[in-house]
Amino acid sequence: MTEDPLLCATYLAALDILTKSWNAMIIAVLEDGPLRFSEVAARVPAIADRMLAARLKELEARSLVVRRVYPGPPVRVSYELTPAGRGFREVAEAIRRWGKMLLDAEKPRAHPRRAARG
Amino acid sequence: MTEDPLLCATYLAALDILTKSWNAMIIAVLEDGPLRFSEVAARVPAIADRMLAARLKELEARSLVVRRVYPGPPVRVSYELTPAGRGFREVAEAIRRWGKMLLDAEKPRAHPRRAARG
DNA sequence: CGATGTTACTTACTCAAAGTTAGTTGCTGA
DNA sequence: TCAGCAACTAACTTTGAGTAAGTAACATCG
Repeated sequence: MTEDPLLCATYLAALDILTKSWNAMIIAVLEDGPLRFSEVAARVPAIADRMLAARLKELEARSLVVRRVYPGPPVRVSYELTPAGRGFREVAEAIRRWGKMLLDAEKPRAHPRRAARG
Repeated sequence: MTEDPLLCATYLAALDILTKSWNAMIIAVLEDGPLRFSEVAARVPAIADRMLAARLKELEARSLVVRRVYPGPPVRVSYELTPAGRGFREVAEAIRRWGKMLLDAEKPRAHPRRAARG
């Protein structure tokens, strides 16, 4: 129970969600509060309705988001993070910090002072 | 430059690596120090040589790992994390913490005191 | 000398996941 | 009646991941 190998079960469980396309984006855009289907679609750059519907369904099944229907008409559906979904925020922040490292490392031609020749 | 929207470029850059299958596992097992090809393969549960070779090549191209050849024979190849690769550690730890939340949330029938009937 | 083993890969093939386009339902307003 | 909106769903194509077997360079065994 106190063991914590690099590829422990909790790590793999989280990766199972995180490595599926769009999931990390969908959860991130919901961090600021509930959104409707079309609002998520508008905030997640190039996602297709088909993928968004599938992912939201999976995230709901895994208790990361809750789906609420407002009967309208027109019917509106809102998606909101559960506590487990909100817990992703720390992960997202760590990812953003690491992404900064990545971009910095990719282009080490940083400061335009003393340009390299050639 | 001080803006930091939920889906900022750094987040997407990191996700580009992180969401590809096996990457988060490969980088994690390298956290403890350099490993040879076959050692990585042995530590990452069910990965095929084909995938491992492809992923290591990509990670090398993105400057997350360095590849070193010891001419043997038999030739041995070692893979080690770069500083950017080592920076993933914080992400991995955040993922493990979140994974714990996920597993806890999935089975809320936790404490065996006052068992539910049925 | 030829057979077998080792390490770090390739190559060829198969199948599932993801992407693209179009269609559906129930209602509103022109 | 026709277009439009919201939240999907269905059919089809492309891409990515998985499986199995093969390769190169040498080393040892018999």
